[in-house]
Amino acid sequence: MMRWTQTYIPTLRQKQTEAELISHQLLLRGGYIRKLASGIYLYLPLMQRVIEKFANIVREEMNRAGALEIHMSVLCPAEIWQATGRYQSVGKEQMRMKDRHEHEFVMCGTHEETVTTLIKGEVKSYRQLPMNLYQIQVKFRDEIRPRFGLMRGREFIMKDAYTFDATQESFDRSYQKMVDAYYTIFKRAGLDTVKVESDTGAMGGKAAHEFMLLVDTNGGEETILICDKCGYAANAEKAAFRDTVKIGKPEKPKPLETVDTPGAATIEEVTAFLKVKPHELVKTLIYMADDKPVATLVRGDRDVNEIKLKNAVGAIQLELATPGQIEEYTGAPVGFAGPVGLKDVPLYVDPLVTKLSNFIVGANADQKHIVNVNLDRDFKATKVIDLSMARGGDGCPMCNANLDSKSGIEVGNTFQLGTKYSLSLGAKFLDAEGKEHPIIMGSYGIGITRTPQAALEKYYDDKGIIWPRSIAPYLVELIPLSMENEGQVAAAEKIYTALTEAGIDVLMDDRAERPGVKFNDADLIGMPIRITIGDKSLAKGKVEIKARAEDKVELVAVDSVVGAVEEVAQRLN
RNA sequence: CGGGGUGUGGCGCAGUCUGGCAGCGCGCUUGCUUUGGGAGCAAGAUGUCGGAGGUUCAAAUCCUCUCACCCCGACCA
Repeated sequence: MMRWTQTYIPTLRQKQTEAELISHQLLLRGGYIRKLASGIYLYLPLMQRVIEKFANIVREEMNRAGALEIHMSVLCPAEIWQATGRYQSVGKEQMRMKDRHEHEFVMCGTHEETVTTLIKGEVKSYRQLPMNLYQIQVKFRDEIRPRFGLMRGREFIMKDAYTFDATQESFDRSYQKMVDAYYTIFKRAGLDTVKVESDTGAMGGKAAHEFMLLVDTNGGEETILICDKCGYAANAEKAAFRDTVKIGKPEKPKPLETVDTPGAATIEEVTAFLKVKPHELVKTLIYMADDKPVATLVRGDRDVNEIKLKNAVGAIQLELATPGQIEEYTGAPVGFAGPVGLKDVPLYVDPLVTKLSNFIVGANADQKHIVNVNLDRDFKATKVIDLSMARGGDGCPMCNANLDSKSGIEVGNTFQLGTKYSLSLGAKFLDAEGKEHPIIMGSYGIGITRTPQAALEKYYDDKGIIWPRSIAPYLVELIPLSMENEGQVAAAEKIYTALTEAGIDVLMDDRAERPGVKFNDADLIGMPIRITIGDKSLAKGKVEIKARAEDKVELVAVDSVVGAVEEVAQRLN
């Protein structure tokens, strides 16, 4: 199928300093990828095969689910993105350029605008629905900070599918079909995934899910919260929770008192100084939401969930205020902000704060806090809304068990878009009564280049990669130990031909290298099955077969290698 | 964008503080030996020291500007 000397597998012996993640390191060292620029990678022959294998699994399952493969341009006229408002909301992640006629285009990071434009005006009747269109294509997002190799590149390949339905019931079926297909796809790729609830982000729409690969390495880019008992699972940024912290019974409001807290700005310092628990304090953080200040109040032991806040204030850009801005709005340095007497800044209050009485806040004055503060008496909330980040150990919102915190990599997502795009771009259909409605849409992504790398965060050892067999570049690596030994070469050629004729992907290491080099490279690049041809066993008419994931070496007759490979493959992931 | 760091042969690095022949390991080429877990010996090739400007008899080294890349944060459809 392929000989090492005829292909290009530039393995590296030394660790590459640019790679932090084990998976990224392995792809570089194994000769799978090379970097062209920050966040832009070139796929070498082995990577190209991995991508093809995974893409084909995706393609087969999408087709099986009734989706139709199409291909859309990477470019899109800017005015279409202006029509949906995302030209504004997506911001700098979007690469923009002008053609020679000064007509502005965007480089698509996703294709809702394009696909909706495609079907609008052409899909006019409920009889043409439902429909599901997908493509496997390059995307470009000018990430603020590309990192982790293919995991957060600027250019990447994605499978994106879009569903179009006439009714909510029909949409629910279409959505479920995609969810089912996703489980099948990842399972076929050897990956166990968990479906979690997620925020819809700049996609907009009603609800969204992410498919996460759970990992133990530092490659986990997302924190997810899972309830073992009822199965509730959500991205931390989305997760609801039941607060289980014991707080005191409501007390009668006591008189306000300003106290000196020299040198105590952080929650830790203030609690130590005043000898109180973090949950008796209220933390006031000032954010800038599209250049306007907002104050958030959460209980001292909780962190602000910025996604929830962003959604609550409806901001496009949200960031913590700078020390200078904090001083401008509160009159005090960082660490002493509080709601009492804070002027011209809206106060977003977490519901957990409303259960507290006689709590402690910053005094908007240097080195001072106020005690015995009470909501409504001492300040009014602009809005009471959940702003707390859920964390491991919190109560499950659906049952009486507790949530577990895990680290995961997002490999797929599904969005219930509703009519956001069909309304703004005018994609409508006529129902049986001749009435006009906007099409109900969904959008579904799978990271084609990211998923294989994510898999490597799980499938490796100290020697290198251990591919799941369905996405390995080759199933078998065939190693004649010496290319100068005629017997070995003849046996290798015979086996090579037999495997190829049996339709098994095989890579033969025909380099004039020493055995140690071949073994080490084989372990590094990670083909699931290794066949070694050496004098010791060949004298008995046998060769060695070994799974990359196992230690055990079996001897098989040269003539029965095909059967043996199939047998070993059966039991591999 | 803010903070930190790195740019020296294909890869990994030393040299920079204190200016004075541009080095080491791996890889590469050739030859001989070796051949079941990254071989040995010998001979070789490979550098605008990221770029521009400046100081100096002399700059990888000092100064100014600039570019790229990496890490932390913001971001992540």
